[in-house]
Amino acid sequence: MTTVTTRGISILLVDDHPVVRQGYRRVLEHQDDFRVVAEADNAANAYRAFKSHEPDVVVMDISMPGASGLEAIRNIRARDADARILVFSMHSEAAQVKAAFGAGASGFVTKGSEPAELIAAIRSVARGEHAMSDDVARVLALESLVPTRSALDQLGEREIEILRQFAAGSTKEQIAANLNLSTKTVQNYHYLIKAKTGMRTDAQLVRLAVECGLANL
Amino acid sequence: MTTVTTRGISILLVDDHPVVRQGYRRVLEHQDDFRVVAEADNAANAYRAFKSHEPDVVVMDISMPGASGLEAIRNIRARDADARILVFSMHSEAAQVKAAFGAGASGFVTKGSEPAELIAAIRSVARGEHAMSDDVARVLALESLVPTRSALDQLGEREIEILRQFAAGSTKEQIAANLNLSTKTVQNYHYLIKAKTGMRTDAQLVRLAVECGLANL
DNA sequence: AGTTTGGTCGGGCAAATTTCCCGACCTGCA
DNA sequence: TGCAGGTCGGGAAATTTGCCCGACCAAACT
Repeated sequence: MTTVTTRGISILLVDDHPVVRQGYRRVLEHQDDFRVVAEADNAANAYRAFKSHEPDVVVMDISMPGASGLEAIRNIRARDADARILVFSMHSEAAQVKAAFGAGASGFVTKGSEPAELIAAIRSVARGEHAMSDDVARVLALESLVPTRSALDQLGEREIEILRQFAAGSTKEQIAANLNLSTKTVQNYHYLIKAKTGMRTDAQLVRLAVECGLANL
Repeated sequence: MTTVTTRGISILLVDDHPVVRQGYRRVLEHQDDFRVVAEADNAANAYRAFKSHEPDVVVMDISMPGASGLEAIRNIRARDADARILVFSMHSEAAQVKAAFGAGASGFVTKGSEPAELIAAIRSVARGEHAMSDDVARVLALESLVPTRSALDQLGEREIEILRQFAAGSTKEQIAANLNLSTKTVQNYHYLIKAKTGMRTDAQLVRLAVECGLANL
């Protein structure tokens, strides 16, 4: 019976809020071609659950402690480049949407959307398409009108400069000395920058900076 | 030739061994167009001394604790891209020579060389040329005969793989999981790799990996 | 004027990581 | 047969991170 039978869509639900998971599990299972095969309440469990269940679609809330939602997306995509991940978020800031897609998400739906939108989006990403709810599309469209060169737009003057020097290879102490700041402040910026850009590793940060032309190789 | 020799060549001497500094200061000051304007016994002091004295040439031993010699070179070159730094080392391994030039050194002389070689090298780098002692040249020439693609040659199989994944943005935990190692071992490798390549910062490591084609951006 | 907003700057502190050193186990090679 | 070197991880002190907080200041509102 384990053969490719019912042509259904297997789903992994990731959200740190049990009640929310329950609610949406109910909604999703109302569709008779949907099967919620697993749930997870954090990034690590999401990764594990993905490995053991290999669902067709991962529906994931990324606003979990530690910006770990983005991390989870990257982890999963690193393991399986074909993984379909649909982000299901409370917010729809352009930066977060971009970060999600940048991390490898296939879709982005806000929690304010109609269930029908979520369901349609799941079917879309299951087919390998990209999907996003109307409000997200509107925000992104608006964003694309204003001059935006990258995910670094969300960073302030100081943050950019610190990222630049950091990516260039400078130590935090050196940066602090160059900018006449305390090492602590530079550390705080470093943390802030990672949080804002959704990068989890220093290496990712450097790559981002290089990609955005902030640092020349 | 209308050379600028009115002021002679000002020199900053960097070595963690006071006796060695004293000895070479004496040798160098025997040349009446040489002026040793400052000394330093570690990387941090070298950087400070360079900033306050802006010498024509920095003569530096790079075998100081923490591989900080290379760091000092990078720091100084970051501050002043025209800085002339002559490395004066005990060893002449190809890897170290390459690391030094890679960091921005203009010359490399071993401590086993004749004083005349050091003096000639100082004049060379002061003129903006590159210089190295005969033994160093021989080692490098030999190295250039065998297929060598980069500073990564000194790394073993495992180290390369770990560096690759690290530069790709993976967490140490992920790398450990991927390679079936303990996190501790990956941390140790990470440390080892930085030590071997002379990179002080994760960012520098990433740049190195990208430059060497280990990681595609 | 008064207030909200947002960038800049740093303290605090538990938890995690780095740094460096060490021993053990293989394998190849002299 | 011995030893050099790559691989793997423990240990422990020092440092850094992650996350939270308050303070200052300037610009943009109301």
